[in-house]
Amino acid sequence: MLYDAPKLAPHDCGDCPIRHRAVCARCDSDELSVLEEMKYYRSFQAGQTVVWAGDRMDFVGSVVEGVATLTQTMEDGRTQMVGLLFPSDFVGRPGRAGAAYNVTATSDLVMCCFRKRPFEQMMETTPHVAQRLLQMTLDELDAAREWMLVLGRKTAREKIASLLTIIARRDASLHLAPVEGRLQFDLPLTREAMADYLGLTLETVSRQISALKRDGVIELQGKRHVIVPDFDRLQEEAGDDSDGGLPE
Amino acid sequence: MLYDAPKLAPHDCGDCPIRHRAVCARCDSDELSVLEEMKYYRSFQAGQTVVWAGDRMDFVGSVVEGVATLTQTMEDGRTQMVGLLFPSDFVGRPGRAGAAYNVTATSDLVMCCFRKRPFEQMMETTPHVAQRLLQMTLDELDAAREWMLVLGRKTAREKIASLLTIIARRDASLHLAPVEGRLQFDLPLTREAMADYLGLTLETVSRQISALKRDGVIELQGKRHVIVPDFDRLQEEAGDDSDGGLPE
DNA sequence: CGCCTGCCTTGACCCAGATCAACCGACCCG
DNA sequence: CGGGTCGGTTGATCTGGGTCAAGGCAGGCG
Repeated sequence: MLYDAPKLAPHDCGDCPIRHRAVCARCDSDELSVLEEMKYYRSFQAGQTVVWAGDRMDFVGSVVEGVATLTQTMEDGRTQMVGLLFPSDFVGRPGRAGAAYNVTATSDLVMCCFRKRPFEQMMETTPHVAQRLLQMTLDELDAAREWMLVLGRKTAREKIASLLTIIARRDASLHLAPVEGRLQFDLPLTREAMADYLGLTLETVSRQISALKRDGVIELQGKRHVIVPDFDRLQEEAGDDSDGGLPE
Repeated sequence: MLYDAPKLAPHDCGDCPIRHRAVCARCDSDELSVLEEMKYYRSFQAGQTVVWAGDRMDFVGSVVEGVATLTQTMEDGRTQMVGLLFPSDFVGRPGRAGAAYNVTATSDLVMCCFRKRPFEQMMETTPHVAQRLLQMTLDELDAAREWMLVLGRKTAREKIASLLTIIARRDASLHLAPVEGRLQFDLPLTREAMADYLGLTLETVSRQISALKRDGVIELQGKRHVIVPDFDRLQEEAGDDSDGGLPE
């Protein structure tokens, strides 16, 4: 699978303009031209809501630029983020009528969309697409389960460090490699959104970020730009055991 | 889809002995005979581990009888359950070499298995199976995200009530309908396993169960048999807003 | 029978993180 | 330029749930 090699690399699929991983696995096939005709772009401003939970959602698509979140809210206002979407991430649920969660842009956002019905029909006639979507959904499921460990068992400091490693990994893959091991990136989330990600309050997020800064685990330029002098140190803080998975 | 109608009903697919939802959607096809030859059963005692995280896992399958859990553990022993498997639930990751989580039987367990390689090959030649697996994986993802809200934002009491509603719903579908609205079931988990599910300690689980009993939300016979006199009341305690989803 | 082990309960105390509140700086807009 | 809003920080205090500790009860076994 060509596009899996640098697993989190930005989409760059020759002259195929569709930043859609489900599709890109088949860039070399005839199906592409069908999708080429189907696709359209949508832009959103930071803070704008793409769809509300429960609303009919007549498209699927993927993030081209920017960051979006999936959130769930209780009647009394408690909210929990359940998904964090970076460029190349897929949005939508083939075979389901409605959106299950609020989808919100946290920065200016560009999505590449396909109307759901024709996309579903294409899926039925193109077995590789369903398989590709299955793999992507399994990835999302793994991410969700990793996140459950963070939510259920980690301390506030570990939670912050975990979030920073996730953003660093995603962001690093989109931009340049670390310069002399000094990884850096901009936080695409407000303190409040980070709190909703981690099941904390925004005050605790702020305090723990200050603490990590005080302890030299990270450096800050302004409120959003983070410099990580030692990524291994950050991972330790996150309580992650070093990756020992066996890939296919 | 024939087998989705009573969505959580025990598998009962005419004379097809394979309790495998991914397959059952195609009971009427030729593929069945292939699977019939491929399948084999495995039994485990309560407490036994089916596979360890990271181990090679050369089969996929589904739970026929009993309950199993997926858990994740940090080096220092903190553990978080990330999946709770009832009869008809699928286990395994087509296309992935290793198990991502510990799979453990919490009661005597019977699984219907297929060797992974031939199953994957069958998937490639049988598009409906990949699509069925995609739908099942989307269901799991929804469950995981619902659970994230529980872990991140609910109080201990709400967590316990949430778990009880989940078990009640799954169990009720496997056994008899509630008698006069008095739903009842046996807890398939120890207090410690419930704690690992909910990101709590076993003492807190015990205390909150006692509190729900004291307040008349549930009744107990012994330590494991739960009677729910009023399911709506239990759902309120769980903080669930009544389901307003729009199914396909 | 008595002992042990696994599972569960309850009490007393403590602390990480929530809550409440004051304040800062950047930005926008009239 | 002044006032308002938004996002963020920090301090003081409170509390839900963790921690530590002491039993209780049922089942298995010598």
